[in-house]
Amino acid sequence: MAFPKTFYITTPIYYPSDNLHIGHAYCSVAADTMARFKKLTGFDTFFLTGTDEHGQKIEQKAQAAGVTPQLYVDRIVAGIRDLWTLMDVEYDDFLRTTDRRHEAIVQKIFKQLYDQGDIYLGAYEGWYCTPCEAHWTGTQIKDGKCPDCGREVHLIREKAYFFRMSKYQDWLIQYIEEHPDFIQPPSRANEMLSNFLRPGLQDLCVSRTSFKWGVPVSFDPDHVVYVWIDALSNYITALGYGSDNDALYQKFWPADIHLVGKEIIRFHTIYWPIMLKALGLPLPKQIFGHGWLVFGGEKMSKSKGNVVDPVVLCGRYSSDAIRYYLMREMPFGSDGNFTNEALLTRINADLANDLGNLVSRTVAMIEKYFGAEGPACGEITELETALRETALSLPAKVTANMDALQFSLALADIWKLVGDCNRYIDATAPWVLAKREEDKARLGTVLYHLAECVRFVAVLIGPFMPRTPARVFEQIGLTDGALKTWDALAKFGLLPAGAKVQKGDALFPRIDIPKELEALAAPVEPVVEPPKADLKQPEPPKPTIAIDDFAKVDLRVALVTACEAVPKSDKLLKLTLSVGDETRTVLSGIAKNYAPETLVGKKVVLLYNLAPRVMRGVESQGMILAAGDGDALSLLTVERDIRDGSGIS
RNA sequence: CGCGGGGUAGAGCAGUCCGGUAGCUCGUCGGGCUCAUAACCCGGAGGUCGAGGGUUCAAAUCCCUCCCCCGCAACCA
Repeated sequence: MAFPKTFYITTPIYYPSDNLHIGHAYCSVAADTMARFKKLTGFDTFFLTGTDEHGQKIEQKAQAAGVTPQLYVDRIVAGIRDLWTLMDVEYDDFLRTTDRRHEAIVQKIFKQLYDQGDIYLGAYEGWYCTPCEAHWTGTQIKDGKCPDCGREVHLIREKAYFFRMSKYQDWLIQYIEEHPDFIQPPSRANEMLSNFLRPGLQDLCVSRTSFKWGVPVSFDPDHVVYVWIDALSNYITALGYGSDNDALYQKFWPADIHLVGKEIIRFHTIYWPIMLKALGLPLPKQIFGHGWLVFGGEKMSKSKGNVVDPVVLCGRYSSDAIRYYLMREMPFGSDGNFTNEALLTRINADLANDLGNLVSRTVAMIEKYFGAEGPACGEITELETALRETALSLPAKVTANMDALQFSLALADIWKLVGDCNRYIDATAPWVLAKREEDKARLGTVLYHLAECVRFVAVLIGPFMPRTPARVFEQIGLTDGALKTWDALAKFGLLPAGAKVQKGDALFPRIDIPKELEALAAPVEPVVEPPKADLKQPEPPKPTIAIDDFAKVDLRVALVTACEAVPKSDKLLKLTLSVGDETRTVLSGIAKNYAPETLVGKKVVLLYNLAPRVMRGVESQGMILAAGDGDALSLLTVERDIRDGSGIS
């Protein structure tokens, strides 16, 4: 038995600052289709996706939403996972950069690169627009003004760690030139070479001190690891690289394909290979930069209000139909135009009219002429020979196009058979054969060929449209699982006679396009996403108490003078509080919601006369108050500057 | 001259590397068929291939110039 062939494919890890749009779905559907195809054709496959959750933008978004960054991303990520479920994106692992398994290895990698001298401490200089809270480079600013808002920018300077990119640039240029398949499509390789590599690489800033929401640099806690090392390394941390169990890494690395959008191809074809080289690891076999879905010729963006929500589309039509459109409409690699009209036209023309109707008429005729019992195949003519040749040639053609990531052409190949079947019906005119008893055998042969071709098509479209094959098999009465496999496409005529066919619902009902266009154009009521915690029952009321009962409670204002995480606890923070003349140590289960250093200087509400309690070996002398909504927590503070130690009533 | 992609029938695209009757899908017009989801099949109309110049027997394709659109332009996922 040969060692099974492996295949490892990844999507980018998406940035959960907002819900995803159809462009993200495009990339994930492509990766999923590829993974399914490889599984179908006998590969031991691993498909990784995930989310890149750190960074200033999320920190700010969370703050604006009044929640912790973790809670903020938790909500978005839950939505992303739901989307993938909805669209049948079946990943083998979903990595979040906030996963402990990831953060630990990122710190290790960063340290190693520092220890071996690839990373050094330097200073970052750049322009900053305070109102926009945006960083700009010298070439980006216009006449000393912010290119976004036109207001003044000012120069900022902060310490930062840098990666010595330049050291590896000649090596990388040579590598890219000697491995023409490494960057696909080839135009992207040219772009990287002539735009960035040949002019000379600048060292890359790999840490930040201006925000806290990131993986701390283990040996310099003022810094967090900036996006590059944090995000890119996900492709190996997910496999357990550097951990106690790196079996998956051993099995699947190097990746076969990193599928990425063209906007991040530079990171994947320059920074990532150099990081790997510095770590002494093999490079991925291929980085494929796909194009963008533009909406009516314009880049999709929130500000333009032209973002297409895949959830809405999947709700109105089937996810299989959306997947088909995404993979069929544009050549993979270049930009493609997304329009509602094109989507609906595709669904009607290709899915309803060509494929759906082919299955429908085939099954209907078998029901009508053979009492729903699949006929046997008799003598064949050149018509059947041609049809068989087309069908049998498909697996190789589809494989070739899939290996080149030409999803659109692969589907075009399959639809050639669908079209041939429809023409075959016209040429053989089964309804005429049905009129004469002596043509019954011929009629059977024709219908047999149609059913068998439908079997081929159903198997072939599986990676693209995971839900449709089962519905087709049911209609043509195919129950033998062995005939639903890729290997079963090596021979024509495996479909047994006597199968019980059964006409079901239309596979893809025709759409009333003008009506649907109107519905899709209607302004979608912004769905206010109810925070998950709101779904919980409100706190039940407690029994009424007298004022005397409340008087027993001694609440005081306390100033946080120091704060640190409690070792071996993922929830507890140890706070040092100043309460008037007194200093107290209090533990609080807020570590998931607050970073320790952000609390120093805050005035909080302390339950002063609570009996002390030892937790994790530390005595907690009181309790600080926080409002809680599910996982969301907010510390209570005092609105004005009141001296610490003051009483609260 | 910063880099890259693009400008081909009403719409969306292929063809351009390796010059040789301009192709596909949708739409449109006409015909056929009636098994089928008013679906299927056949045929027609519709293009000075962004503009100009050059090379060639021959240019959408090679060379030069220009115009227009889009993306990127390094620490921005």
